[in-house]
Amino acid sequence: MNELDQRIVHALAEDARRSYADIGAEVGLSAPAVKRRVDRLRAEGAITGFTVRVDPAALGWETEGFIELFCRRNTSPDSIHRGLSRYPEVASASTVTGEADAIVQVFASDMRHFERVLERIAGEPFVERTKSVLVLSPLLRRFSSGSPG
Amino acid sequence: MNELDQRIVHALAEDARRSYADIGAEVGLSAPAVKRRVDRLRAEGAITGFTVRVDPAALGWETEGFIELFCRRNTSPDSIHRGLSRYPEVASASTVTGEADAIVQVFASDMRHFERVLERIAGEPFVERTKSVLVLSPLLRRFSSGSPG
DNA sequence: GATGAAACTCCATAATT
DNA sequence: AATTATGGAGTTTCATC
Repeated sequence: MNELDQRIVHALAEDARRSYADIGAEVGLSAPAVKRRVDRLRAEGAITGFTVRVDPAALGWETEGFIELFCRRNTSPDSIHRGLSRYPEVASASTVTGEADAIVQVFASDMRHFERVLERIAGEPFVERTKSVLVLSPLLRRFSSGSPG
Repeated sequence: MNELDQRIVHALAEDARRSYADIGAEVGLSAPAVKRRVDRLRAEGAITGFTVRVDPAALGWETEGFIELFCRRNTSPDSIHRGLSRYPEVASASTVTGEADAIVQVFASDMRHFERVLERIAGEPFVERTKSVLVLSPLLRRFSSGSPG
């Protein structure tokens, strides 16, 4: 991935529906040349897809928070993944170093909804206890990664 | 935002470069009808843009972590935002309830890079101390939100 | 190897019904 | 909201460097 590829990815990060001709004019390539590079980046896995950026608040998901998970001994990352993927409210989850075993980002419609999700997650068999914080202001959200699943 | 809008957003979330005709065929609308709804959702702020989904690892951003920020008294969310937006490594940042004042998500090329970023952020005038964890496995990443800034 | 030009197909978009 | 019409975009082909 060279500098030209990076500029193309950067352009797509700002507006994924921009035309290849438009991007080409910016980086100094023809439309087919841009498309070929995008196709290659997709094939290589550097680009995993294109998605829409939504405003959670505008969709009625006004309450956001992070839940730290303290799991039972011998809980595999895979079982955490399987347990959490059933919740549509879970936006992201990662196993982490430190005291907690995982950090889970949750979007809920309101506080009651958040509390309900928190209680259900805390009640999962692999979860021993949780510690959660609420987001006050989302200051910055820059890019998207990973798969849609 | 009714059920039809949600299905359109869902389709765009999976592939933001799909044609309106294609999406229309799925939800039972003509291409112009889909476009009108997308335009309206953008005007209303429910859709804030379209972006590319990248694989951080494929781009060489192999190291991910969360940094909790404990700020000086009277630090405004806006000054945190201004301070952090200069770091390309910062993917997201939010002010939160609890002991810490903000949670910052950082992508770095490797551990040395992460450490360098951490030290620079910890050295920001509004930062009193930090507490950080490293991501072991990203289990789930579901959707994108907010503005590119 | 990667590129640009051309050709062809399909899409986006505006106007009309 | 569907249909129609048109300018523009996506995509393939091919010649070129």
